[in-house]
Amino acid sequence: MADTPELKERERQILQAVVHSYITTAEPVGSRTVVKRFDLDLSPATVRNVMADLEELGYLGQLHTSSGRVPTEMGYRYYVNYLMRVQRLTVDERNRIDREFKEKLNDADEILRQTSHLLALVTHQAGLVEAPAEGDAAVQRIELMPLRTDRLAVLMVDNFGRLRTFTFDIETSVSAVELEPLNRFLNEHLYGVSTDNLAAELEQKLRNFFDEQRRLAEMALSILGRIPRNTPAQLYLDGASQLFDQPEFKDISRAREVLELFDERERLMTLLREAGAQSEGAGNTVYIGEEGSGFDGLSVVASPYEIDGKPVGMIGILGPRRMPYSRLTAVVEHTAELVGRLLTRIAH
Amino acid sequence: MADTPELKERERQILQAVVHSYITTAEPVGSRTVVKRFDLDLSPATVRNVMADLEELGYLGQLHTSSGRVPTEMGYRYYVNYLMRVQRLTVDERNRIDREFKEKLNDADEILRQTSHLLALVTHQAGLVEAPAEGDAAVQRIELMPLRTDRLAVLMVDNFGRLRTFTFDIETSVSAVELEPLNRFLNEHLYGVSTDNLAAELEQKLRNFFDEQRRLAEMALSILGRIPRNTPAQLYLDGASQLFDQPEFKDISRAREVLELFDERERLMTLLREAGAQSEGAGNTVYIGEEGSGFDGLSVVASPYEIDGKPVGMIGILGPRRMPYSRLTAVVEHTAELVGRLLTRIAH
DNA sequence: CTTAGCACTCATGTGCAAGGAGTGCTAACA
DNA sequence: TGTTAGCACTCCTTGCACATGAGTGCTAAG
Repeated sequence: MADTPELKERERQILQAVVHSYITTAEPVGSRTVVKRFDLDLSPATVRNVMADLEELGYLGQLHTSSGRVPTEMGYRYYVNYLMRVQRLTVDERNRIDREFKEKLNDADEILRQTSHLLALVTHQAGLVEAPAEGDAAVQRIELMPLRTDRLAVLMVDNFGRLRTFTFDIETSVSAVELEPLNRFLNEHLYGVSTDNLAAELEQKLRNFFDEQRRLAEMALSILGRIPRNTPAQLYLDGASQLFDQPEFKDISRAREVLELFDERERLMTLLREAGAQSEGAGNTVYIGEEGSGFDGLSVVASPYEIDGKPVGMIGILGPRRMPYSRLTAVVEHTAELVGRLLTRIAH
Repeated sequence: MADTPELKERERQILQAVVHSYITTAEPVGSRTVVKRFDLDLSPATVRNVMADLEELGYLGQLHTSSGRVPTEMGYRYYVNYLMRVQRLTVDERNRIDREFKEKLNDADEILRQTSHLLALVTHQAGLVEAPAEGDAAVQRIELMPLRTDRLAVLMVDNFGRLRTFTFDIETSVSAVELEPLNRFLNEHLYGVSTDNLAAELEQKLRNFFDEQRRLAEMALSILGRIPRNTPAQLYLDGASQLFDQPEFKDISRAREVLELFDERERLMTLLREAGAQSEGAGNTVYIGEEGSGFDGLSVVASPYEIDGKPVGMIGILGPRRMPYSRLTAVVEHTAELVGRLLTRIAH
């Protein structure tokens, strides 16, 4: 994080211009282009000198002598950290996003899925949404239910309004009537318990209360213990096809790399989290894939969203390093806020 | 379906050779190649004559004069209909597939998802699995459950072992105890009813029996009526990245087309069904995308799978027209059979 | 009917020259 | 001392000519 912002004003100006121009055109930018597009009151020659300095400092690079300059990874970093002015959302964008969230706000899972889709459409990048982690969820209602004589369903609702179901085979059959007192008990005692340590919590309580109903108690224990714990937090991903509009993916091999990355949910997860870690509470954050990290050439713009004032997950977008950060940060931030509000309302 | 198989034996032989060679190498195949690779007892010149005939008949084409021949859409059709010998599965393939299905056979949805993944891996094409349609499903158990005072969850289990949940807002609150008799009633009377006409069926029965519990009855009606009906049958899709190994997608624009197609579930659905329609009960079927249909250049190998002897959906793979049909039909067929057996077992 | 021979086509690759974008450097200028 | 104009230089790109090679179509002989 200790990029020194120690550039002279003019250097900053020109770095900004180069990054800006390259982001919009994807073409290496030359000295003439800079003075024309941003009508600076300088001559191309002067700009050239500055650009040479910036190159030596590591902020710019060129593909070959006598091609225009291109921002380096470090150049982008400087840009997003010190140069970029976060743009306002256009009315269009805001309307579009808000409208999309007006409908069916029943189901938390649905909202998250929808969000990733929306992000992809609006930003033309891939949309990423991390669902609240299991550890942050608390049981709000739990219910065992016989499906057939040898099978049982468990339905769990957490405080984010998410429904989850599991089925389990059982050895000895139980009837719905038999389960009634057990369900009553479970709901009385497990309300608000983190879904992570359901079984542990239950074990304690169950032992004391259910001496007389040993059989049911044992069953409940064994079943709740088998609920997949530490399930990796879910990740919603959408918009792969959007990415391939970008010229950086014109050769299929790059495209395939990314497509394969999309199949590795855990890696994407750590990527999102890494982005989050860089925020240091600053809300919005940009992660620029480091060389050799496997994410080289890719960037993530991410923002945490909060339920009841507590950050529970990240939402963001993923795309080529050359992306319009100043516009996208605004979009992501706004969306994160909206999603947070929506989920908070649902959770009550 | 009235491709006339009216080709002379030698023509059939050479068409087969060309298709075969092109499928494996993706290179236009010349007359010399044919005699060498399949050591025919003919001279290249003879082969050339036959190939010229086949071209005139529309089975072969060439990119330019003096390039080798390439099968046309019609050529592929003839091949799969009359020439192709369905290969046996290799032991490796069979083992791999069977092994994959040995584990966690709890959850019907999970099995289907897994299947699409497996198909993609084994065939190096995209895997497609159509879930049983709503209309074919019958309620096996249904349960209303209060989540909070103003919200209700509905859990439905169908005869394929699938769990589905919905949540609904309600105006006046109900307690779990209040719902007990209603649930009992529902389960008694809705067992085996098709999920499609749940509400209709219910309406009849409910009116007679529940005069005294009008309020509950009304609620049940309104809620079950709001369960999304005719939800488009679900489609599981996996392995997009596999496709892009194929040289036909070396230019990104083709790749993007397919990627966009993957976002349009309904179109894929109709594609799978179309493939199925061509089967005429023959089990396995190959659909070769017609020119101008939007599926030009793509092929589907599909097979219906059965639960309790009744076909309920299709599974298949999608890839470029140039694919090793003879091997893939075997894989798809075997997998379909396996999935059917698995789901049948679960549904009991 | 089959085959050998041969001229022909066309994609691919290579070398070469011209054009153009953009740089680096130097010298003049404010 | 910083800025600018001028100019030589680099290197990519494009176009063109040419050779190569795979593969064809056609004709005439077996």
